[in-house]
Amino acid sequence: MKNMHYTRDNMAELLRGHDINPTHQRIEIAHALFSRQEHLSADQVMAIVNTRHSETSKATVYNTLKLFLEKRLIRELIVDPSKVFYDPNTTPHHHIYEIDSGKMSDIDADQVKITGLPPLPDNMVTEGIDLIVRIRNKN
Amino acid sequence: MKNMHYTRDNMAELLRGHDINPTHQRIEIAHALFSRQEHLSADQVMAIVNTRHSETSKATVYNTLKLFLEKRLIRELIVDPSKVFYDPNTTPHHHIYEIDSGKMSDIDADQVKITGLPPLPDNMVTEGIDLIVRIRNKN
DNA sequence: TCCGGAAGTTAGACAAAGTCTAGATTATTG
DNA sequence: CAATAATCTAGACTTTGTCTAACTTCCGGA
Repeated sequence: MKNMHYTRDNMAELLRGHDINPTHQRIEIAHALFSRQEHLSADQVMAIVNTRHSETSKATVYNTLKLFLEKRLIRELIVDPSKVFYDPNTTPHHHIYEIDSGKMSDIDADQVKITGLPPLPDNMVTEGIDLIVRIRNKN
Repeated sequence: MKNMHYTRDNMAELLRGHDINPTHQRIEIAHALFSRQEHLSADQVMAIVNTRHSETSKATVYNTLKLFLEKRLIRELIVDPSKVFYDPNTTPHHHIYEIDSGKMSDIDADQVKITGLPPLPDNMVTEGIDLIVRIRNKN
């Protein structure tokens, strides 16, 4: 997704590539997420999509985000107890979370090494590893 | 806290040691958490504490858990999007989360090494590092 | 002992995120 | 064009957590 122009057409292409039927609403939601490359909550996605005139309902925003998750188009960030954030960057990476401001930034997974994790039971697979560094201002 | 008998008296002692005035309700809540050494949600804490007869209100459960957090008696686990869990184990450790069942288990931080994390801005301090391994059943 | 304030607790109203339902729209296919 | 499947929608509902204002308990000093 580097150097990509986030046109609606390209969004449709992206959706098709993930087995998602590119409807108007889905294209708008994908566009909101990918053109910003930021971590957005469902609320924020909805606000962005509906800025000019109402384009999608709350139910559709939630349904669509869930669909994108299943199809591995985006990633879910469970970091703030009050709401989930969605991350259009699905490459392996970790997060720094500023507790006070809520600001989040990425750490490329390449530079980070995690060793010594215990082996999993045979019938289990790793769905993902979330590493979150919580930081705050010195007093 | 190894080999400790989780009597109410010992709970009171523990609370005093963390600058917390040991009231009846606080002792009961601490007892619920520490005698089990499990990750409990606010809901679960309340259910446990009020099994026999009503002992504490919802407001007190939430107030008390927040107080325990501030005084670093327990730790907050943000793992499930729908609710926060509280962990009586404050020694450095990480978590394995079974997505389907919600079951959580600990990984001692001693055996795990994390290297290559970027340096923080000068005015910032690390509040904590959360490492969560999300696993699920093979199909 | 009595008074008064501080600390703690409470019921219940409230807020916000997210889910669900049942009907309306749109697209697709024979 | 009709039938069917897929998608979208408003709004009711659920759940977790917060807030408020009143009530209780505790404690130190006169």
